[in-house]
Amino acid sequence: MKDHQPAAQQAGRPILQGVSLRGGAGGGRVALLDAAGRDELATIGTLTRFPRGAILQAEGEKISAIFNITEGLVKTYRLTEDGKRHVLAFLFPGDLVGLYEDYRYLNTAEAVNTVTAYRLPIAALEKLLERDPALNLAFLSKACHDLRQTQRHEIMLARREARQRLLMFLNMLAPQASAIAGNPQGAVLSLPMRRLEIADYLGLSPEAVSRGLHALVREGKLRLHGLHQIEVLDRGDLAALTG
Amino acid sequence: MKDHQPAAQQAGRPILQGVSLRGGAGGGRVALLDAAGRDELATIGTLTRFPRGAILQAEGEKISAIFNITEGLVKTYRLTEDGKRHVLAFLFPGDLVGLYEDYRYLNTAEAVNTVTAYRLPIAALEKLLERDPALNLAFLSKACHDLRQTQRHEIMLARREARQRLLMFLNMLAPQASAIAGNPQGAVLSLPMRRLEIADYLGLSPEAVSRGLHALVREGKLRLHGLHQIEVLDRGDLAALTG
DNA sequence: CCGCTCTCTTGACCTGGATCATGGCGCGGC
DNA sequence: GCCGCGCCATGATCCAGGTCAAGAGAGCGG
Repeated sequence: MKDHQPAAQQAGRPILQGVSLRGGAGGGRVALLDAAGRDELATIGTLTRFPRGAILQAEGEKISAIFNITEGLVKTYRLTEDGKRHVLAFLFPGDLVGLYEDYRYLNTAEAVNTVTAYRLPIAALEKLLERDPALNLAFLSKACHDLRQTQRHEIMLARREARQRLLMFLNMLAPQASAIAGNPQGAVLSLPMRRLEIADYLGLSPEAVSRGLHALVREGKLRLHGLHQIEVLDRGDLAALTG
Repeated sequence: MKDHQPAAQQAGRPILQGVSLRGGAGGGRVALLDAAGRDELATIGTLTRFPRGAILQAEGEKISAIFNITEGLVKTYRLTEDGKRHVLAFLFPGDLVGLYEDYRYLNTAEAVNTVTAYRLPIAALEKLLERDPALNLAFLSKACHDLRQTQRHEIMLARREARQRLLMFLNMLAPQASAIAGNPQGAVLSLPMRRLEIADYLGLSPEAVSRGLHALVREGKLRLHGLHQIEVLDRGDLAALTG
């Protein structure tokens, strides 16, 4: 009986998280908007700063705005009924935060370290979307990209083995890596997140994450520089399992 | 440097699987298109029949068409480099099959039992999408719904315990259930898929699926009628963990 | 510069489910 | 109806990783 309503009203205007607005040069991520489009979004945004632990949005909350990260790292997660926390994604500078459906956020987004982001009020964004069909299509394209990313994450979780999960995780971070002098094969990854956060992302215990990383060190594949810098000695090893 | 190109060309026109075109009464699933929209799609489709095991689309293959299932069950899966198979989703009548990106299918779709579906040639569909902005929006809305579904699946896989996974799986099938005479709490679920297929969906071994189901039977929560019919004695138990 | 606290690391133990193996059942073909 | 093959059930064993516990850094405030 609802068949005669326009589809949009029933499903409630969802918007995606994890959309990247960065230029292609950022490595790995795909540019979605041209420069003009990004400027367009920037005009309606106001720069905001979040300390570690700040909640950008809470699961189930009415939406007010979405964010375009310019600096820092954000994690999105959902809590299960038995109190566990599952991290769905880490979002980097250039990514959009704000997946919602029926005008409520679908998951919680929290700053992992100090984050700065453009706050885009939802009303303004909607107005923009109405005017610009290309922007709409951009969102649809990115929806698929996100979905694919989530599927990949899902597959990683299904095939157990902690070791593989860790390697895939490092591989995921590879695009963010900076090259290292003297070793063309190597790269330095920065892991701003805590071990527990990695564990919640990989479906492991923090102990397993720690053990796994140190096992890789013992095998000579990694070197740790403090807790948040990892030097990858042979990038070929991880590249093998992009799935 | 690619910044000046329209976004759509870079991302390659993706289309989603798992979109439901059914009426709202089907239970659980959301109607996305009004009657007119569904008719519109039907006009460009031709009814096709697939026996069990038939491949509707193969991962990596160039796209030619997408399908709208009218009868039977389809599974989509991807193979991991180590030869394991991971089932991403089961698709029911009313669902669309044909997730692609850059004009290649992202995963394989296979008929679980005898399937009939409308075959929608991609060229015709694209023409339709260009003409109809509401249809576009419908796809975006459904993209989010799919993403949410996938996230839920992901969380299920992350929190281990075989028992929970099975319950959530049964819960997922609940909307397809038929009521049973004499027991308002109960319902009969049909599981057309094999144990191995369930296992590949839940990230378990087939043995674990079998054991888990029979454990639930022993606890008096289920009753099995043959291999493909399950009677749920107390629906309340599973309903508790919709996540 | 010191000390407090939070996080990470490492060890010991235990358990859930994978794996292997065997036997039973259902179903389709003849 | 009978036979054969593939799927399912169930038992035995093993091990990856969860859990619990204790010690070591690291980072921060005072």
